[in-house]
Amino acid sequence: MSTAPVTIKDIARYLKISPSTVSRALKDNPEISRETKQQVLEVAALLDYRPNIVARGLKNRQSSTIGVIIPEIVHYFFSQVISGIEEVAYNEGYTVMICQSNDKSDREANNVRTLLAHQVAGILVSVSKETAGFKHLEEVKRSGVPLVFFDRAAPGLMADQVINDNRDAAFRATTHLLEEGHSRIAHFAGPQNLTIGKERKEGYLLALTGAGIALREEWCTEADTFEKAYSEVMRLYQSGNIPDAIFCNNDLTALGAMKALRELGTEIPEGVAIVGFSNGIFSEISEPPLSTVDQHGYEMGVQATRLLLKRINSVNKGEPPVTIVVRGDLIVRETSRIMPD
Amino acid sequence: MSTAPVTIKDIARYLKISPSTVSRALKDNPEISRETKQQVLEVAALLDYRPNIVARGLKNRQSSTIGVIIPEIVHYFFSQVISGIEEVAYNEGYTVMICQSNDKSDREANNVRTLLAHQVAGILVSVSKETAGFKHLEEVKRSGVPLVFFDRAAPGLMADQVINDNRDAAFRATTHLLEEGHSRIAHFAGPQNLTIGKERKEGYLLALTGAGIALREEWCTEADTFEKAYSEVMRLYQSGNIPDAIFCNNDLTALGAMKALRELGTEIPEGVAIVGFSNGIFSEISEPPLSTVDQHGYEMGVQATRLLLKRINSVNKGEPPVTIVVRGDLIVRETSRIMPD
DNA sequence: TTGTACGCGTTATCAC
DNA sequence: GTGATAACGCGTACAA
Repeated sequence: MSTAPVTIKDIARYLKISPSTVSRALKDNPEISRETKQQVLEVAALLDYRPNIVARGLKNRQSSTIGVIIPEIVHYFFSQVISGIEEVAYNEGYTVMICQSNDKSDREANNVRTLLAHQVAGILVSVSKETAGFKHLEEVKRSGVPLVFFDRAAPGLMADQVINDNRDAAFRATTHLLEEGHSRIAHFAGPQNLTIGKERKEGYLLALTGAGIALREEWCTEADTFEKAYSEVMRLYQSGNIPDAIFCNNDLTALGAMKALRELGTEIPEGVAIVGFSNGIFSEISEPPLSTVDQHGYEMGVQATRLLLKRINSVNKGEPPVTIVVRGDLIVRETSRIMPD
Repeated sequence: MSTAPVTIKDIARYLKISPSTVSRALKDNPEISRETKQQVLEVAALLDYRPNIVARGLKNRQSSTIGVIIPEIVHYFFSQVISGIEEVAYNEGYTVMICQSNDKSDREANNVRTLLAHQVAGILVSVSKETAGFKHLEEVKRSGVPLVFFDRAAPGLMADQVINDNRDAAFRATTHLLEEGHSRIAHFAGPQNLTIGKERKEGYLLALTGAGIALREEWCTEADTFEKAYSEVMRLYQSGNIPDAIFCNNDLTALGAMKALRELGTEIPEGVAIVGFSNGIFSEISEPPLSTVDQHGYEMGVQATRLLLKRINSVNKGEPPVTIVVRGDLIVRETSRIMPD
């Protein structure tokens, strides 16, 4: 028994006035007499009227929802970003439509299509791991719908972006390990087709060469999951090539490595020091607490959304793409520093 | 330079035919000649036409988006649920509009208003901790928009819901602790104005009385955050009333307790055993790995969305509200079982 | 097989 | 001040 929603027409009929008058009264138009305005407001409340934003958007050729495409919501970092996005959007009267790509390129393309079909006012994207071609994203640009990347941008595609200073943060993290007296530093890297993975590795290499340390190939492998990190540590121990520190591409990787080390009876950080990346919830809680780089996900979401809204409102019409770099903060906890007793 | 989107009219003009013909051709209407259909499809592809779902929804008085209101996205459990919701919705051609209440009642009411204004086809809600009155939710029911609760329902409001068997799961968790030989079992409870908090406490009490153990008030306190659990353990140790096991309302609480115990030099589970609730990512990774109850968030999201879609499509029109109970699985890891060496 | 006319809910524009 | 009209993009009875 779904009751048909109350419309402006209903109010008009009720008061025996025209729909346009009602519309004006509701919009607080100064040309309306105080008493009709009063009446309209009362009847609106009485009938439980709700403006149909969809119809309004159709009429005004502008929508009040922004689309978001992320790899996976269940990642703490991304859920933080979404929180930031949601907050800004909410305060500006926008709603958020979220699509997950599950790190699949074709699904991402589908998401783009869906969001455009829904007439979103703008799109925020963090590209999937798999994404190589960017046809679907170029399509967004061509359609005229503002596009802002966050965290993971599409290289070569000119667009606003909010990213981390991955290279520098990785550099600082590695340097920190050097300063703590480590010299046999390994790196468990992320996928190298992803800019963030590449940049972090570069930062790592930069720090090593800066310290005059030559790269040992077997210490720099791709391992960006809990399981891979676990088996990678096991492999290193079997080969006898044991590092005295590991800089990991993310926190989960770090925890996988820690688990292996614990089972091998190696003390952390005395035997092997660890630094992760992301500052997930568990980094504070792990045993020992994990040193890591805080990416400020919430802040990134806020910045990205503000940037997007600027474009939507054409405040910066025609201006070239902006890149906002959010500095990652190295948080030194106990996996990388020998604490004095 | 936002190009105006290509519409059916544009295609019609291009082919010098009427918009209705184009509309029919795009919908694969059998009354259209094969060649015009062919032409329309070609031109549509050429001009990069995208159907305006919003306009279509307005015309058909039905939308293809469903609204979700959750306390906080950053909670692992909720992000899992959203993943499940998203998956089903996506496959059925729906998009998802997500609002966070931040556990605030007024914000939740706002979310309801927003979603209804956006003409969502249905709403999924997990009520905020703060919510006491349910006027805004009753409004949803009155509006005729289908409503399904997940995890946290509004007591007294007849509606479909997908919930956990909190009481039973808590009973089983506590019983497990009893079977492991513990008898001085404490409970760090959740807010008692929330059904889930109350039910879990009831399950705990049931298990105790079933075993002929009297409740000790000082062992059953409200502590549902990492910090509160930490200080609660400290308090218990100072008072000298030390339990030999703690059943916690959630995982974070469990980890807070574990941290305190570690600092106090108490072995887990030998000194004090721990069981949490939720099976968050860190429960597998904690040291030692945490025994907990898996709530199957993803599955709950899937079920809730299926239920909602049924209502939206009036498959079960007029049928009384359905309650789907998702059984929580006790996962015994190392914080509650003395492992043989 | 295709075109015409109208309506979905809203609002901008032009009348009065 | 207020009303009538048209239009946003789409779909569909009805007419041709």
